[in-house]
Amino acid sequence: MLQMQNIRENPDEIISKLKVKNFNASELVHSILELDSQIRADKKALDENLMQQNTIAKEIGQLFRLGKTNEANELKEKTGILKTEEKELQQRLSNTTSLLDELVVQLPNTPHPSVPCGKGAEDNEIVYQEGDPTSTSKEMLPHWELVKKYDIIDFDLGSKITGAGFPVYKGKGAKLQRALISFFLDSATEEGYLEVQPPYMVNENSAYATGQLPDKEGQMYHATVDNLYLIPTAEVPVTNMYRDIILKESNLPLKNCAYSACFRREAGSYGKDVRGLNRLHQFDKVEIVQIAHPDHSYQILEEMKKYAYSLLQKLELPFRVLRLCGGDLSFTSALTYDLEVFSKAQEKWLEVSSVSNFETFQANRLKVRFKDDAGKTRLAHTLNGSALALPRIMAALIENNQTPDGIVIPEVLRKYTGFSLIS
RNA sequence: GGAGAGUUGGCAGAGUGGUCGAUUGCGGCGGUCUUGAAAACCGUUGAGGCUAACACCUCCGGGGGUUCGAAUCCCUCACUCUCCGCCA
Repeated sequence: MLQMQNIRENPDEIISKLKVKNFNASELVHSILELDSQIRADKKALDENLMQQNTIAKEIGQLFRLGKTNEANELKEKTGILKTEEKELQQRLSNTTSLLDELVVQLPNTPHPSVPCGKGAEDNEIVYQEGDPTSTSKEMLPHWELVKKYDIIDFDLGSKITGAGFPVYKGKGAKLQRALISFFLDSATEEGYLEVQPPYMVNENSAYATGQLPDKEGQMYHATVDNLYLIPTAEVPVTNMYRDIILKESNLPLKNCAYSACFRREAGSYGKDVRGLNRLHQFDKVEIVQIAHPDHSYQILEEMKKYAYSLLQKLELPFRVLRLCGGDLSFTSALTYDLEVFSKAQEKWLEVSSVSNFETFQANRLKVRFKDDAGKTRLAHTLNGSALALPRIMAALIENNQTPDGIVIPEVLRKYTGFSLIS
């Protein structure tokens, strides 16, 4: 959520910045400003009214104490008009305020100046690429055939137990997955991230605070009896740890990492893009989150991006880094880098990480603040990234490392798997 | 699931209808003393809104109500703790 003060002071700047996201904010911003000034006027009137009521109440208190009951009762009658006026003002104020809120939450975050214009994936800017994204042979099998061949992931079994998109990892497949999680967590810890194990379900407040609610696309699983939501990413519980908290400047940056299962309904998706491990309803992910000082958040974003792709280097996977264009940027993000690995049998780039700076957009609703050296309370910047999402890493590893003898495990994982080949 | 007790400022903990946005202690910050530190002493120390500033307004778990006036009374929801039951 953008800060009201910012909208008030720089409406035109916001409108022009949001054009990069292909969002026409002009009408919305003007309605917001109009409501805002109405609210401010009403608030002032209410303020004045309450002051008068408070004064009278104090006077009555004095009179009672002095035993002047008659005078006190006279004063009591005076409050009647004030109370009616107060009720009216309160009513109007609560109406306009909720109307304003409804409008403000419709405004996406303003993109960083470096974000390129563009409509979709084809306009994303490739900022870095490493490794060889070409197939070594025409006979490479896609991962969904390989996992069947070696019996390491069973999609049909998952369908039987639960439904499509809930695979069962078996034997060395399960071990490989566990190895990746341990490798990612250990690496993050070395990088200074504090590991946490968050709940996999969150309440409404948390889901609203990080922007998953309102859930217009129906992406979240909702346990209606208890009104809890299954997390679509560990970002939700981890970032919410800092909701309504005032940090010290010296505490920043705060670094957390967390492994969690992630649940997404992915309503409306179908076709070959969702084949095999490419898109699941339940998947594993290690997430990194930082709460940063506004002056350093972009430097930190670069570090997080580099950290995420250093994992891909260690796994010896060909990858590229994209700076998302305005059209592809999420509602809450100011700048996002996507990391994609090349899956050699599918001959496709697969997104395995998304590293974003939300600036104060998330912090504003979460009320994640810090006290600066001058003693002023300010909103912190929040950043997060996947490091990394498991299934597509699995897919790429399985496809790219296939040999006539079996699937070769990258060196760095062997101390975790205890084996070097799946055959 | 049943019964009971709670929820107050960074923490602990007073306050049961009228100068209470809140006594006090700890912690934090500033100072005196000291070569430096500790101790001691003095001062200061919640958040948000509005304002040039003062003033003023809001906030004592959330929401609603009673009253001229609510941290204090009533209703409701959430959470925490204790005991019992069940259980990985």
